[in-house]
Amino acid sequence: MKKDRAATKEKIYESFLSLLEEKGPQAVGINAIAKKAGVSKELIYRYYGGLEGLLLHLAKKGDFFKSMLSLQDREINSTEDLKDFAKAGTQELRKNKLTQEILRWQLLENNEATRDLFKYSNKEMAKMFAISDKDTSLNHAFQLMIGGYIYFTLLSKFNKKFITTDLSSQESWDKFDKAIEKTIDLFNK
Amino acid sequence: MKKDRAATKEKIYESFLSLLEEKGPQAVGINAIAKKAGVSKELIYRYYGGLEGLLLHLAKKGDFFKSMLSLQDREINSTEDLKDFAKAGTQELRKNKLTQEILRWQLLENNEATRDLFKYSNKEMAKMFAISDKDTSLNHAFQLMIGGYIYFTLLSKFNKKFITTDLSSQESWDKFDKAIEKTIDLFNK
DNA sequence: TAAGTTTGTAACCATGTGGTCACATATTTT
DNA sequence: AAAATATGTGACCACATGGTTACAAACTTA
Repeated sequence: MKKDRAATKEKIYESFLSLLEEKGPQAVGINAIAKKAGVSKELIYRYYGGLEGLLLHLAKKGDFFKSMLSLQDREINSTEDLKDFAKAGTQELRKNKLTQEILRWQLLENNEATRDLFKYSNKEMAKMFAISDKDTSLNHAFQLMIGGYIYFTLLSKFNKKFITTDLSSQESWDKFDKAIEKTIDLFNK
Repeated sequence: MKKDRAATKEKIYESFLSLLEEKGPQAVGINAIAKKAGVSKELIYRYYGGLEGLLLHLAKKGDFFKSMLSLQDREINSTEDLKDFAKAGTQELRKNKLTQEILRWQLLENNEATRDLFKYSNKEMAKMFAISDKDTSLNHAFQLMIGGYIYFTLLSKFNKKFITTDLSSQESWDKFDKAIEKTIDLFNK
């Protein structure tokens, strides 16, 4: 049998990530990760210090936001910039399943183990929002709509519809985007 | 020992409700309910047909929306009416922990057992939204903001803040309400 | 080659889960 | 009063959970 610590350590981490991404926070457990990685769970404790350490590792690497980091570089000078920024953000969120599951996780618990992960996650979110976070009257309306976008995105995993809105059709998401755009315009007139 | 089927049946249901309300969907299990009710779990199967039947019972009774039903009677003729309706709805949501936990549940799973409960829940939500669901340009913006309100409400259970917004202060929620009002106004000008 | 260390496994533990069972004790019916 | 039925209990089952332990196999050092 071949032995390669670095490789198995990585294998564990990857299994953890894909498990979270595919099946959500509830499915993430020591046994499940070990099984998926095809490895003894003892190694998870030895190499990461259990699930807690695994979460910490994720927090520090912060993979889940890497695709969103590009948005931070933007300069927001006009309402058009803000609209573009919002649109890019919502699109990115809809693509990034890992981010979605971490956001979902924040709705479920907040304990010793998850605290650092969420702290980091929130810090990244704050960086992004800093761009639009002038204390204008638009501020809270904007936050509400982004929150709504997050909500509907998470909801769409298990629900096809919200009221009359079909969450599985691209058209609906386009309408949401347009609604945000229009609201930004109205507030800036 | 005294025996009273109706009473113990009720005791089971109440334990189930308070458990859901206090500790959320994850804490709701046969063992936990039986323990809280101080009764053998066998009776849960015998009287309700297990957790599934218990959920069905909740769906049919629909207690969780009873406090919101009053909102349905309103007539929405002016933008002022719509604003009042929105405000009443958000306030009601923030008070009603049971509704919150059912909405949280919808973000976690959707299976054989929960399907009926969610179906009913959505029907009730739809009734309420029917009032404001003219297909105006405001429609999606309004949905987004209500969605955001739900999101922040659920988030506030475990998180004190979203970005810079303090979810534990009444002031923040007032600002959210004002943002909704203002958006309605802007769309109707 | 021999000894020591690292990497890995499988068995085990205590606990918790949903679910079923045989049985005991009330309460009704005959 | 006796028999039948309804109500309730605790033990039990198979399985899954997180966590630990003892040991084997590979690799490193001496």
